[in-house]
Amino acid sequence: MATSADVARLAGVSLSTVSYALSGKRPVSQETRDRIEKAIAELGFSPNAGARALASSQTHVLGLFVQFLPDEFSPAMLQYVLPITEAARSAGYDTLFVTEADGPHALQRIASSNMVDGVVLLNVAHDDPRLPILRNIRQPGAMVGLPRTTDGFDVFDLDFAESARLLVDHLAQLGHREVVLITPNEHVYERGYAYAWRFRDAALERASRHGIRVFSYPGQTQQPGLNEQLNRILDERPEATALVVHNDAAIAALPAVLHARGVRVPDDLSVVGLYSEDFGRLFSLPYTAVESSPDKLGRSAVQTLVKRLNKPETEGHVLELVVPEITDRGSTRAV
Amino acid sequence: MATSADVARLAGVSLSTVSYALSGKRPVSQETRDRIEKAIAELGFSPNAGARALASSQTHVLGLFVQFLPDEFSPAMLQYVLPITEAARSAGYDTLFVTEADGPHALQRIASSNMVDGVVLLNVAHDDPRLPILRNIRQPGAMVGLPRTTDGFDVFDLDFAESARLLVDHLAQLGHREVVLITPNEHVYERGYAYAWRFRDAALERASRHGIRVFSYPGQTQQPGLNEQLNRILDERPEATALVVHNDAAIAALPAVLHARGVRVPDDLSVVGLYSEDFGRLFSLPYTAVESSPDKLGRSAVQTLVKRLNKPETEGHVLELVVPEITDRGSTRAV
DNA sequence: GCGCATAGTCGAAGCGCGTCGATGGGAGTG
DNA sequence: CACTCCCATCGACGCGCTTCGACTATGCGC
Repeated sequence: MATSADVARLAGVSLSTVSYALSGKRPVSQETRDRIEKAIAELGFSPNAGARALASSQTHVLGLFVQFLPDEFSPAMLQYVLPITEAARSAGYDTLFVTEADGPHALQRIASSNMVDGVVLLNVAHDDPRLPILRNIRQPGAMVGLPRTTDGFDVFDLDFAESARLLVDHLAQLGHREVVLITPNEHVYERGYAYAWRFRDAALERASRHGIRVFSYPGQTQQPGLNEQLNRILDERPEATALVVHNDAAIAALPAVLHARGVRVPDDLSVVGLYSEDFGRLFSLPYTAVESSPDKLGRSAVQTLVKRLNKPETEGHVLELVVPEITDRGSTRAV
Repeated sequence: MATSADVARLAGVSLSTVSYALSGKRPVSQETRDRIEKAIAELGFSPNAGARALASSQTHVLGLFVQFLPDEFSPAMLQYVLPITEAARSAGYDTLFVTEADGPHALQRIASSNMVDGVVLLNVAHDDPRLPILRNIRQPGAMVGLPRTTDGFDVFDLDFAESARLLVDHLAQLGHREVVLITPNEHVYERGYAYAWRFRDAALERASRHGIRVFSYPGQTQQPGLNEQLNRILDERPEATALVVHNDAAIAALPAVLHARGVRVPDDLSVVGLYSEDFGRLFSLPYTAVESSPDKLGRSAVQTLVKRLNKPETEGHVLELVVPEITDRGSTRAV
């Protein structure tokens, strides 16, 4: 492997000139720049990342910390991961993908060994155990998911409360008065993922204001239990004229369940949900829904993080709750 | 950030003794080892990855190179990615997750800057443009997917031909004589993913030996076109008594399509496919299928790679075609 | 014509760690 | 008691790059 010393020798310049030619931090004449580039091409030189990291304390790598929990719906997570790695790359960063079960430990390990310049946390819970670590490490971090306290962090999430209100209003306007709500799995509440209750509480509050009765059920995660459960719920609540689904696994399973029951949407039942367009395409979901915008959230997190890396002393942290938008796919009708 | 020099000073030993205490490459007395560990704990010391990489030319990072193509079914890819990162971690490696569109360029960039000790290639095509690069870089690589020539590579894949034979034999034994085959999307063939024709050709060959007529169709990728296409095919071939599905998107969409048509499985139609157990659970697929074993393939690739990293001069490369196993879920019956 | 800024380059000092060769001291051997 | 040998430790160098200070040559204003 060629080193920059080889390049310097071949180009007949000093080592530091090579460095400046590459970084542009000091002027280098066009003539010697050309010689250096020629030498680089000739030797197939490419700077050693470790040496660069050591000398400059910059790795140009971001850490992406995700937890794939058994009762979460993994295809939904992927919707965040890919836009994040893409956004990182187009900002000049590579992505270290960390899925360790012990998130706090992993974060501490990666950060204190200086493997990354910054971190993105996915799946952030209300009292996320990674946040105390994040406060103490040298690297800045951005996250998707709303923790209890956002002081000193850059936080991005969908406005789940407003999403719930949008959907409930939509149904109220159509005259629905009896509604079934499928919420995330119980474990999601137990683990303290705030999006679960932010959506549910707002939905209940807004529904009661409209005089709507809501029958709320935490959905299952595993098949075939999930399908059975959905059937049981529909049996239990024949009076419901609409379904609000805030559960990825449930909404993915819903078309088959409704087909099997001979329930037509929206003629027999109105259905609304909360999922991304891509997710809906993957599972051929035909329902009116609030767009969950995983790509936008992931990209914003990375962009803010990178901005902070470029001027580190920036104070003033970002708390961005994406304003939800409803996409009408015609799965609701007036009653 | 504390450095090993700080540790050495606090423990009252030399820098090299600290290093040997950590690596264990030379004996260190229990007594001084204790002092060093105490100092490490006190300072919260953790070795700098960049410096370590520079000094030892080892990063303890593996590169994972994946391409998420628009007409591939992303949830299926995730089935490989997660086991790979887990296997890597439990072997002491972190994972750099690279999804750049220009795969060869990314591989060259990451490898020649020495960011990783080894690479895992996913999605390997028959004439994969990353392979010439892989031959020329310093790092060893393992791959999932069968290229034209496997010389000098560690290659892992399912035995798709044998999988096809298993499924065809299974149907033949039950007396089926008219069979519809849904193959991967045309683009998958065009991009040269050999698994597509390895399966199809073996299926056709084996079927003709059994005197079975096969109606073969490349499946669509996007909804709602896919559902329409499946319906059209089923309309076109009412004489078919069985369906062989080698297409993730199609098999995921199939339950809804069959339900909508009122087709009962296996009473009206036998169905077999090729997918992993996890994938089947995600989409509640009730079909008899060959297990595609993404976890096993991913893990084997990592383990072989790590073994090679530990003793670099090992010649003799691995070509492992996983022997397919059929899981009978009762979706076929005799005719 | 002198001083002074600026462009362009160089040398050297790190960055934090791994590792080689060398050293000192104690145990073991005859 | 002299000698070897091995255990434990140390100092120094090198990994490949960035960056700072210094130096020269050139251009400019007055």
